[in-house]
Amino acid sequence: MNNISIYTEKLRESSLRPTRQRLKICEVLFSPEKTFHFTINDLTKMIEDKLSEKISLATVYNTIHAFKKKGYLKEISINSDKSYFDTNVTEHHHFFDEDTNELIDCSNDDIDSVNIKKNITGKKIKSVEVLIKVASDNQNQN
Amino acid sequence: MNNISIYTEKLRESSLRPTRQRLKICEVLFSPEKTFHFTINDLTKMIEDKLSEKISLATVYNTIHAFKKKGYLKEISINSDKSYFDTNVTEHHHFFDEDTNELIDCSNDDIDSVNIKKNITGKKIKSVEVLIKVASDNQNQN
DNA sequence: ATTTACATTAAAACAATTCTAAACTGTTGA
DNA sequence: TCAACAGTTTAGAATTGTTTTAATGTAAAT
Repeated sequence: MNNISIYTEKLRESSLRPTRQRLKICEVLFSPEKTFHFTINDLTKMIEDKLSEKISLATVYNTIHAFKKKGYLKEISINSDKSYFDTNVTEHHHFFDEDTNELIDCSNDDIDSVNIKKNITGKKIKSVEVLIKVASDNQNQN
Repeated sequence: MNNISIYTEKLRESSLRPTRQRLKICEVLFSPEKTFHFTINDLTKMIEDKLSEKISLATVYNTIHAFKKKGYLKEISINSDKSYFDTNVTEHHHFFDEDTNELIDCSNDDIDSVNIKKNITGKKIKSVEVLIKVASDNQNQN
């Protein structure tokens, strides 16, 4: 796994110093072949479990926010007690499984593109997100 | 304003006792001509300011959750530190103004209905929400 | 009236996130 | 190479939104 130089470069380009912690986070987030969804808690566990390296929560929060601002990550709009992030930064939508609290990518084949005919005066559209909440049939919705 | 009997009935039908507090909440939520969006904090302030009546936060939370479960209110999916509710329970979508943290209804004329072609096996679609985030042009998105 | 089940309340607990202040570490440039 | 600076990490405290708790209060049924 010698993506380290790539991550170092990536960080430098965004005027973020390539610290040990940030490189670890990059490794966990960006070396998997498939993109994935995570919470801050998930990510912290991944780092501490897989890489047996303790990392401060504050560092994870800081770094994730920096990455989000740089466009390396997207935050998904779900109202939940916690924030969900996505390493897939391309335009796409989501299913949210209320039984398991799991996010599932909605491929572009699964949904027609959303056509918005009007806009708010003086404002620019920053993002359009479709969230399809699903649950097993016998579940009470709310 | 004699909707009180209507609210009493509405509450009884949902096997919620028509208490003084719940009637106050109904008045604030359901007597305005136009539907609106609010947070728990907003609502508590509205009750305490407009009706000069102190109410426990826990009661507001309990009641709002009961109303949501009964379908008198909808919760809007935004990832924000707090929860947003809507007294408009019909199917519709939203703009979210990132400058002001304000929710704005998106009328059905403003957006084509979303067509979902696939579903998750064994799951039922509970809701489909489109959230269009907007901000003033010179704003940095995130 | 009395009982009972449901409601309200203030305060404590809780969970996610942000802040703080001190210690640490890349980077720059003498 | 090393000193110095600015940026970074850290543990813990603080903050914020929400839920729980346990005591007290109240509507409705007996």
